[in-house]
Amino acid sequence: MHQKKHFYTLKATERLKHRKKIDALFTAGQKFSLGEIRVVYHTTQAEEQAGLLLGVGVSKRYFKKAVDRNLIKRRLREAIRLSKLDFLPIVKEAGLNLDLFILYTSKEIPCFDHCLELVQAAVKKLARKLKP
RNA sequence: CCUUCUCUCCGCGCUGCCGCGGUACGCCUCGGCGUAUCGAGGAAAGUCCGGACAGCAUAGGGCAAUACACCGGCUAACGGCCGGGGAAUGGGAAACCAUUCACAGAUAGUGCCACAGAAAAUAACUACCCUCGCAAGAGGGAAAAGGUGAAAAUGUAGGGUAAGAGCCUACGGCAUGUUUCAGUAAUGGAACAGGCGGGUAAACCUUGUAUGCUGAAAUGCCAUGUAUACCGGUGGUCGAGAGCGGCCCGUUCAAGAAAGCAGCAAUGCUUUCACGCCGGAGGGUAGGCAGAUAGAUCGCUUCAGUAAUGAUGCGGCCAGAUAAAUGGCAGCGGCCCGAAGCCCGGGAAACCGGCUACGGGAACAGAAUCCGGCUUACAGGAGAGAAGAUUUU
RNA sequence: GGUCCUGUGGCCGAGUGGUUAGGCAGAGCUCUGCAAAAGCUUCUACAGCAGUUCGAAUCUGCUCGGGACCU
Repeated sequence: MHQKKHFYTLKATERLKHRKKIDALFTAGQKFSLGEIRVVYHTTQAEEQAGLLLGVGVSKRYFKKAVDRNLIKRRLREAIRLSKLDFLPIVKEAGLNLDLFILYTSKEIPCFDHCLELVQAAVKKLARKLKP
């Protein structure tokens, strides 16, 4: 296998895309709120290789314009990309498949630093919960 | 030089690190890596119109529904654009100029026109005139006068008459018709004729024209998956067709006539026949490929045309995502606003202009099948044109 | 992505071109020893901008807001 040069990636295959999986995540998943974001996650035992599927969302109720929604989703994805390595090893150690969805639930557009803080705090909390 | 308006164009740039989507090539452990290259807009928006494309429907006619409406042209098409005509408004002494216009029909019919007013559409309350009557008043004539109102029955003058009236005449006004001239036409000029009984059609309507319905979540293929399922009345088989349905599986229905012709009715046509039937409630999949990105394409040249636009030639390839890519951080520069400084220029001065440390700001907004328009939003900048004001010469 | 409906005081709501009803709520007054109830008075409105019309909440166009449906 060729050695990966970079680990801070977030490709299309790492994103949560399937309607059924998303429905399952929202019906069966656990959730907690932290500041302006709400985290929904669901773990299953990995069969072949442990992995991670991610999704972000912003409600049309809070931001009417598509430009604002796109901006917030991009900032959240960027924050997840930069803090992914903090908890990916934990997931792999536990041998779990983790589906994760992050929703933004405020009416103000956050700056990037604030997004990073929120996501890192959420990741720490999530790591604590996953560690038995 | 300043202000305002109109039109056209642009709507931050560069560098570094990390990251995302498509395509091409290479590598291998076959789903990843590497390299190269491309990667939001003038409105991508609103979804207000028109098409392309796709599926279904399609015997003809009538009614209904919706939209449009001066003329000519452009266009794939349009409710769009261009040119012309007419009207209104504003400026002006006028010539004329600018802006706007949903700009067919009100003698085809119906409705409505509050309040005020005699009366709001075949108008008689007062005043006027005639007749009858002692009088009060009654009958008739007559739209010339009457404080209203958004709107009052074609204006002025004369004749005429009992009093009056387009009742008649002259000069006007308004629309209509005929002829003629100019123009492709709308229309405009002139002459003649007969007329003049308000407004409202973004009230119903009439006339003319156009429109089959549904929309890429359309549609085709592949994969996955379930049910040859269940309940009540009474049991089995076949069953064209129809209904349910996004699709599939399936399920339901029908007899002496039934069904269809997808807004409605009639005529007509088509299909089916073999005997007995009615109702209820459901299951699965929702993933991939195509559609789908080379086109009514873009840039430039030349030609035709007043123009919209069209044609010829040369060159180019310019997003294709799908819980939805084009981002994050940092630095430098440019732009705009404010400005200490008193540095520079002009000036007698007031002051004006320039420069700079520093501080602040950078709009509206994100493709979702694709095009042509319309409408709306938009910090700032550039160019062209028009109007106005001030100063200097 | 597409289709449709709707907007009248603080709230609910009537109003088919001619002075924007009514109820609840608020304020004041009367009544009462004080309150409640009742009565009277009052305040606050046609989402915005244009057009048609003598006149627009109503008709037409555009914009803004709210909601529903197809999936």
